[in-house]
Amino acid sequence: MVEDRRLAVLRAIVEDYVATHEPVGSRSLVERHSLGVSPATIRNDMAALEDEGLIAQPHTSAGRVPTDQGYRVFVDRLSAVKPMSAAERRAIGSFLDGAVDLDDVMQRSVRLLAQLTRQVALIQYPSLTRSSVRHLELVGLAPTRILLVLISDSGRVEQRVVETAVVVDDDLLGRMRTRIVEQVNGQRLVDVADRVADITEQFQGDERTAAAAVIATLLETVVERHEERVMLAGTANLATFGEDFTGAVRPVLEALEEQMVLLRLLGESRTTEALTVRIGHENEVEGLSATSVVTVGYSLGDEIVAQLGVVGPTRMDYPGTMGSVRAVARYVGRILTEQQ
Amino acid sequence: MVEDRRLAVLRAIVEDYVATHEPVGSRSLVERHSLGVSPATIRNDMAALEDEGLIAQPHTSAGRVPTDQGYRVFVDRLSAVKPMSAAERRAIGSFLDGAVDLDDVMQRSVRLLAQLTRQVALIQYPSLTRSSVRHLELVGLAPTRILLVLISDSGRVEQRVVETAVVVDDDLLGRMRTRIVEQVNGQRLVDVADRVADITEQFQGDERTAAAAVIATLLETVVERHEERVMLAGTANLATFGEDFTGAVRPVLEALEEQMVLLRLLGESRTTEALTVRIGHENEVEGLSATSVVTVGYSLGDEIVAQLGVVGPTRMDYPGTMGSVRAVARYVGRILTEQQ
DNA sequence: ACTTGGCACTCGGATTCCGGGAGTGCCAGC
DNA sequence: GCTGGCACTCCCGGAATCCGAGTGCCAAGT
Repeated sequence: MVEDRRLAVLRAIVEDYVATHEPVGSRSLVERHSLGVSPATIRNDMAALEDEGLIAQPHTSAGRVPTDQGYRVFVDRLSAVKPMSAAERRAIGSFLDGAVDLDDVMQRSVRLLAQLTRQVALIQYPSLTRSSVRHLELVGLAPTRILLVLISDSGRVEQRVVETAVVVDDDLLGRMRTRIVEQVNGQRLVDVADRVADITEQFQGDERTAAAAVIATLLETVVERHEERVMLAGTANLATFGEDFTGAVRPVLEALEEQMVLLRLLGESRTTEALTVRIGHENEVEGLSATSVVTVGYSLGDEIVAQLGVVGPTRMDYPGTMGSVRAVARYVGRILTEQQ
Repeated sequence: MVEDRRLAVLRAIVEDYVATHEPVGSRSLVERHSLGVSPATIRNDMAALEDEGLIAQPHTSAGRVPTDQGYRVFVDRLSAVKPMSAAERRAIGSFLDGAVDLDDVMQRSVRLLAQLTRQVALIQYPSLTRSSVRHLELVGLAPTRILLVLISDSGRVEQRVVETAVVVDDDLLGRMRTRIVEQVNGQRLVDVADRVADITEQFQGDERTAAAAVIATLLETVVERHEERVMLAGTANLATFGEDFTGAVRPVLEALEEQMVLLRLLGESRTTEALTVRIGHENEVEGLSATSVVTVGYSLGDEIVAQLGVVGPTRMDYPGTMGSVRAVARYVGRILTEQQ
């Protein structure tokens, strides 16, 4: 089939371009791949592919370069995720196993991913809203000052200082703690608001004022501020992206430093486990239109709690990158689930 | 005095070079500064300065550029820290005041500093070893699994999971907690090891095994792993460092991603409050020999607990940078002390 | 209907070759 | 010790040139 060969040509172009970073011409294509036809034939195919918008030439009489659409077809139809070798998998496992707490897991994972892919890696902390309360503590710091500590089962710790208008003694503190804990322990964070709704009313007078302050802060912690954290690594790899790419480093770095952007990159679709690839302009973030983003969800227990992935030039090794991203996500999920 | 004028010339060269990023010649120097002498005279002074190793010419018959030593003299003898304007100070204050917890303070500060200086900013978390125990909690996760949570008065939270060989029930957990808490609460972390040394012996049989495990983990947390954390911001500014500097971005980024390097940059001299400037080769870190590092300690209460600072090209605006660094450090210290 | 070899053509990138100008060092005179 | 003058150096930018990889198209072959 002619159509088949055309796709084979596209695949070859993508592979060669990713490998060499140079526009690829018809001659070198037939030399490096056994396509069984002459350069002239390839040229015809190329013209067709160009008409379809899958490849383009930087200037007349230069080789061809895949377009974003070309990569899209490559990823969707022409490539398979490349699994990690056994050795690599072992390395990942042993590297991540040493982690002592959540921060450590996140940090190790993101660095590992950056190293594996030689790109910029990012990882989102497990979503607070999806996890439950492992422990809640109230500590008296001063007569009118309470430290509220909330630990979730994903390992995240949130702490907040509550200033109360009235003095709170140990006894009151203890009673508040008991009431709150019996309502929220083990509950999902999303349910906490409901569970503590009427606690305030169980206190009278001054005590109610204090309780209200504590509850308000608690609600703030679990509801209003379900701000997600993101960790980044491998920005040094940006410099490698390339010779030609150099000028574009700045906007990318800038975008990557903006937490909100990172979160958008990792995708609203927090619930999806699917390996997602967004290529070039498919990213709505300005300044990242020359980059691709590969993300996947990772799970804690049997629920997807957050995303991780990498950002790289559109001309990246998609199969390999996808393999690394998927592998790391699996290991992260496993580690987190074990440590739970 | 001739010597005085020479230094004035050096100052003028540094200022012009920092402003223009171009080698500065004798003519433009007399034009831009009122030195009251002719270009020829300046040339003589320049020759002398070059002999002293304070300036250099990139190539014969080009203008002069300050050497690391030249910057050194400039910083030590020719410049004063430039204080922030009232407006700037207000901006700093209001920006940092919104912080809700330690992470937030660190993050806001480092970003602010990056923005103020247009360079890469770094901040070290308050040293664990210098602070004391605000709260310690043991939470039973499973029959043989305990979560150890340690909160220091600087706001840092450390948590660790302890696996015990034997089952620990609520009663035992409570007794362990009481014993430990009464020994360590309010104590400095450095003293914790001594205080808990003989707690293990207060338990018998199986209980001792469990207690030993908990104490071991606790010690690990406070002693062995006084690993310091560092936060980074403004790497996008690296791209601005410059036209000529571009090629050097990679090693700098790499160095900056290595935590150990960051810590070395911030200086072992954790106890010093002094504004420190390390210029070019004065940094022992490889790959950063074309950069300068400006650091200063910040305090919590009346003790210096960590350092913060910026990394930039040797041709930076030293007075301004020093002013920003010092100002931010003061505000951070104030905020932390207030929130304590 | 495809494929293929041939061929003229295009155009970007590297190379070379000036010319201008900024800057220097030195010297003689004030 | 300062200054104007002067010869010299050498970087930088632009124009001109050349080279070659690559293309598109066509006519012929299967």
